[in-house]
Amino acid sequence: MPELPEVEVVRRGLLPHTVGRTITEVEVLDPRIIRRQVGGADRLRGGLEGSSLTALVRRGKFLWWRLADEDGAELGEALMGHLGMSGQLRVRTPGPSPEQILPPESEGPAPDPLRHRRLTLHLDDGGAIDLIDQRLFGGIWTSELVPGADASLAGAGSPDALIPTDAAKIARDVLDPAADLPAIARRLRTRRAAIKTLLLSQDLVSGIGNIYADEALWAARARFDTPGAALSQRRTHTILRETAAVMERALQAGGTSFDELYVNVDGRSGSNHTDVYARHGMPCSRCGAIIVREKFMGRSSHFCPVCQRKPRRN
DNA sequence: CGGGCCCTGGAT
DNA sequence: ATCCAGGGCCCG
Repeated sequence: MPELPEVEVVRRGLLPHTVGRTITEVEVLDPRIIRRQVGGADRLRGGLEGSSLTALVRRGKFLWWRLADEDGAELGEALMGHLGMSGQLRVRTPGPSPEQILPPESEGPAPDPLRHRRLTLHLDDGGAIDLIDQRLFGGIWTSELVPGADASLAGAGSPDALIPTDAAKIARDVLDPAADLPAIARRLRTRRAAIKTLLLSQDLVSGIGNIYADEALWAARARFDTPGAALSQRRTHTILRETAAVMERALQAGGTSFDELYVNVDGRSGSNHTDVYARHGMPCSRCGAIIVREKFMGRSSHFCPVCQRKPRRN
């Protein structure tokens, strides 16, 4: 499940293959992947074919390409993408079409890496970007650029503060140099909801999903169900700093993958190290107690019942 | 602010 | 046949 580090790995992988290129054709194999597009697939195609990609930006788990027309003039909208939980953006270098690169019928059911291809951006160098998404929680669409809430860069890789409307309500993420972690901590502490719910709220702090929320809370020795308002400023700040540290480590390792659903633009997967996520029944690497999995808000939470405790009153 | 929904395929 | 995985949006 791609969260911030995985999306950043994808952004960095995509960068040299897309920025500076022009879209020659948008091939739509399954229109359901075109999510919030005004005007649907036709509008998406019309707006993109002939446009060039000038930058690739990420905020939280959202990615967007900045666009320019044939004359190099900046367009007023960006091409947005979100990987959902099973989305992949794969680079296809110039060469044979996907049908041709499939292995010849040998024995065994060779898994088709392009089986869930939903949309392809064909580029002027003969290469292409495939959007593959088994569960269709991801999407791609264009979104109007508007001024950001402040003058800082809109996200990683952004040339300026302009941000697509569909990302405008997404908070800065913990790896964003312009994110004010103490200020975010103060905001979290005004809320009575559980700290895990708050970490997953993309309008408070972005980029965190179920895996890194559990990992960060373990690193900070905090229980997922502790109300934000019950945490001290120091403790809340620590949770955010640990979130950043966990994500930074994952980024260095090339992202975290538990199955074949997350892969880099090359189709390679990252590491699969976690301290608590999906480790229920196994010993805590810090204190040896058995990791527990509990249903929380319709999702599973993994934690150490011994070294992650509710804080005493602040 | 919590629950339901979208969606598919692998596990049970 | 049913359950489970879950990001983000919409609803009450």
